[in-house]
Amino acid sequence: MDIPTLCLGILSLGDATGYEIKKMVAEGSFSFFSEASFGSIYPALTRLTEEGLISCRAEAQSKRPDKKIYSLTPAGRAELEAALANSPGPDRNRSDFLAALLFAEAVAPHRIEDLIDERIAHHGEQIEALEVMLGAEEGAASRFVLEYGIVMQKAAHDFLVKKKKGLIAGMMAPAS
Amino acid sequence: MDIPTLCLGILSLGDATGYEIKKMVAEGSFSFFSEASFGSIYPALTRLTEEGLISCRAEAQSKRPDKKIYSLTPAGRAELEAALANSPGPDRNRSDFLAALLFAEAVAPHRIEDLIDERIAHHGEQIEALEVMLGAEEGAASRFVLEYGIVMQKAAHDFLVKKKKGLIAGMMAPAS
DNA sequence: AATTACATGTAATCCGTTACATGATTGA
DNA sequence: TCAATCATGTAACGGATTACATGTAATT
Repeated sequence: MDIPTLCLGILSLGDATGYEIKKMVAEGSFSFFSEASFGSIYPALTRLTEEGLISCRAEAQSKRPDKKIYSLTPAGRAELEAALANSPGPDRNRSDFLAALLFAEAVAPHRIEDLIDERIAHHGEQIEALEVMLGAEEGAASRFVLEYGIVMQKAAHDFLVKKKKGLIAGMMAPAS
Repeated sequence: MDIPTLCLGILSLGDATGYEIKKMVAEGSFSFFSEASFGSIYPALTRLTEEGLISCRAEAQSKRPDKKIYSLTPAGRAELEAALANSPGPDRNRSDFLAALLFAEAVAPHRIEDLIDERIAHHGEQIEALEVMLGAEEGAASRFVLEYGIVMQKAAHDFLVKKKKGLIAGMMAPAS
């Protein structure tokens, strides 16, 4: 999903400014399956407005740039609908952690325990953060996505806790 | 993790050609946490050779380009070790499926059931493929990574199976 | 005193994919 | 006969990040 479509989708859930969209993808529940920076969001919003897929009303603010609040237009809604008619591509997961784990076996086996411990702690934090978000979320699909995230984080967390010792032992006795 | 480092890591597990590295990241157990195309792998290998981090021996073949088999040098091993000393960044998950689910609520709720059914089938296929790979894999870390993948795919699969009806019902009665 | 949050936008740059170029062999 | 596998490599292109540019206000 490209960034213009992502913006359309976010705006289908409610009006927002570019700044708010950035916050959603960087920190909100969107952050678990998408990314985007100002450098891609603002130009996308400008282009989408030119194309009539979204509309923009400016709200004056003293001593700050005007807030530009974007809304999905009927044309934009139709465009989003068309995009959703296609089956989504497969998930793309980049995990430096998994790569590091795999490569550490040959090159730095002493790192493995730390790598896993760090990751376990990380999943713990993520789970907490997601649970806080879930408490504040009301939409059925939004809650579903958040619950999905929690389940996945917990699965990873529990797997690492359960298998850590086995992995370390397995590497000490490599040719067993 | 950038592509040069990824190549270094793969070569730490054994010598390989550029073609083989591509196959590993596109189809092998690496495909679940990384991606790379010929257009990025071959130039990386060339550069790494110039820098002395890997070495290359050519194997002549009749009627085909020479096979260039790359090996990690001690300098390359040191470089990889240095890279692994840094904590890996967080996983980056791009999921058009989750995005589509979220956006479909507002714009195409009738699509949701299909979206989920497709995804359930997809996870089933992935689980089978991973289990086949696991049967052929012997390294402790490689098996660990594969098992991790299976656990995650199963978690997603089971979550979707269990929650599908609830989501659809929840959207029919939105303001409950 | 310094950093973060708010608020928008542009330009340079990087990284990587897609497509192109070449060509034999094997299996469906 | 057509597609896929094997095998390497380059160039054009696209998409997105990073850094830059500007400035206030609140928090630490």
